[in-house]
Amino acid sequence: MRKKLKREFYTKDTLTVAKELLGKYIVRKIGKKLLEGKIIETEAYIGPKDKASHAYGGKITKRNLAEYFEGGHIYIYLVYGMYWQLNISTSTAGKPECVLIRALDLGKIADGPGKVCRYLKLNKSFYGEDLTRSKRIWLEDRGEKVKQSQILKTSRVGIDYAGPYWSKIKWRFVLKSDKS
DNA sequence: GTACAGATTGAG
DNA sequence: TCAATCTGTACT
Repeated sequence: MRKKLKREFYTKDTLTVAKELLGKYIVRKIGKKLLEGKIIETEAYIGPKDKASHAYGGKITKRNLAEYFEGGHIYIYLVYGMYWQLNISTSTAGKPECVLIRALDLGKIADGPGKVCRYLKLNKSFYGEDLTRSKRIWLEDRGEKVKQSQILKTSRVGIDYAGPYWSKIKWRFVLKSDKS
């Protein structure tokens, strides 16, 4: 079963989308090859009220503009001058909410947002890409069931500067392997 | 125009 | 523990 995720999937509440993205597959077409990876870790960022978000306070910059797009668009940006972060905008247009893809299972484990983009060969040319229409990258539901008990909620990473409240909040979702 | 810090990673 | 290296922001 392969179902391309539609607009309705992305326009829901950001925390809901972040959880539901776990276990879905991201498909990247490079030439004639398909790279496919299961999403195993996500993080939610809810713009105006999230101090850790680039859109905190409702500010708009060249870099974070895609965060304001309607759900289903790619928000990709460079951190530390070296690493790309793959985000998917959520909610409706004008709301700076997004989900950061932190880890994928591509056969190999891409256990960090920088690695995810390196494996998928993503760069700025994907900025603002529409995942519901693009022919080079999209998401699929393969009917894999994800139980609530497999979803691990933890605090987010790398944002200690946002202060004790925002760095402690459990907006990071990890898919546990189904061995258990 | 200049200075500085960041949603990270890999090497030492 | 720290450097790599680009972009936006807050200064001069």
